[in-house]
Amino acid sequence: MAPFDPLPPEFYRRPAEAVAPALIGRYLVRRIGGRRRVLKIVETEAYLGASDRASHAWGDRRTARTQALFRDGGVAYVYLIYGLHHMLNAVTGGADDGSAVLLRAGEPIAGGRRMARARGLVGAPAPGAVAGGPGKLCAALSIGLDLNGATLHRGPLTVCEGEPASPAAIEIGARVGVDYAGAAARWPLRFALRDNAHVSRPAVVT
DNA sequence: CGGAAGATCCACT
DNA sequence: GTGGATCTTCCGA
Repeated sequence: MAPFDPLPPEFYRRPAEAVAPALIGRYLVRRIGGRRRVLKIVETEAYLGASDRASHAWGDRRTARTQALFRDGGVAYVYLIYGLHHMLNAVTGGADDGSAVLLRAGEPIAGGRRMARARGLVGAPAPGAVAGGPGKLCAALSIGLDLNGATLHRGPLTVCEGEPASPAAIEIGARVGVDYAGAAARWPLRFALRDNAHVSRPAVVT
C-alpha cells in the first residue's frame, strides 16, 4: 500500500483498543475545494462503548447526538463540546457497538499553512500549536458537524495508510480529561507516538 | 423545566 | 495554576 491509499472499512471493524494504536502514524487527509490538508495521527484514545463510563455510549445510551457512534465501524463521529470545540472520532467495531477512537493530535504533513490559518495562527507555529489536541485538530482541518457520520475511506475526509508505527514506538497511558469516569479513567487506552512534539501533552506513566 | 457538567483551549496571574 | 467562553445533553424535580 502507498501512504495515501485509504484504509478499508474492515480496518475499523475490530475492538477500539486494537484500532487506536493501529491508527498511530496514519495520514488523516482532508479535502477542501481541491486542496489537501494532511495530518499524521500521533495520538489517539479508545472508547469502549456501553461498559465504559467515559464513553458517550455508556450504559447503551442513545441520543440524537450519538447516533453515528452506534453505526458500523468506518465512519466519523463528530460532536461539539463546551459549546465551542469539535471532536473527531473514528467509529470502530460493528453496528450497535458504540465504540470509537478519538483522534487527539496530529503532525502537519501537507497544507500546513492553511491549517495554521484555520487555527487563527500567525507566523511559524510552534510544535503542537496546529493540531496538538482534539479541538485543535478539528479546527486545523475545518471539521464540523457536517462530517458527522461521513465514511472514512472516501470523500472529503479519509484515513490513509501513512507510516504505521511499530508497537515499540507507541507509548500507552491513561486517557485525558475523564477523571469523572471512576476506574475507567485509569484504563490504559491512550496511545501516542513516543517523543513526538505534536502530542497534546506528556504521557502519564502508569 | 432548571441546573450542572462536559473526551477543550486560551489568556491571564 | 485558574477561570471564562459557550451550548448541547442529561438527569432530577
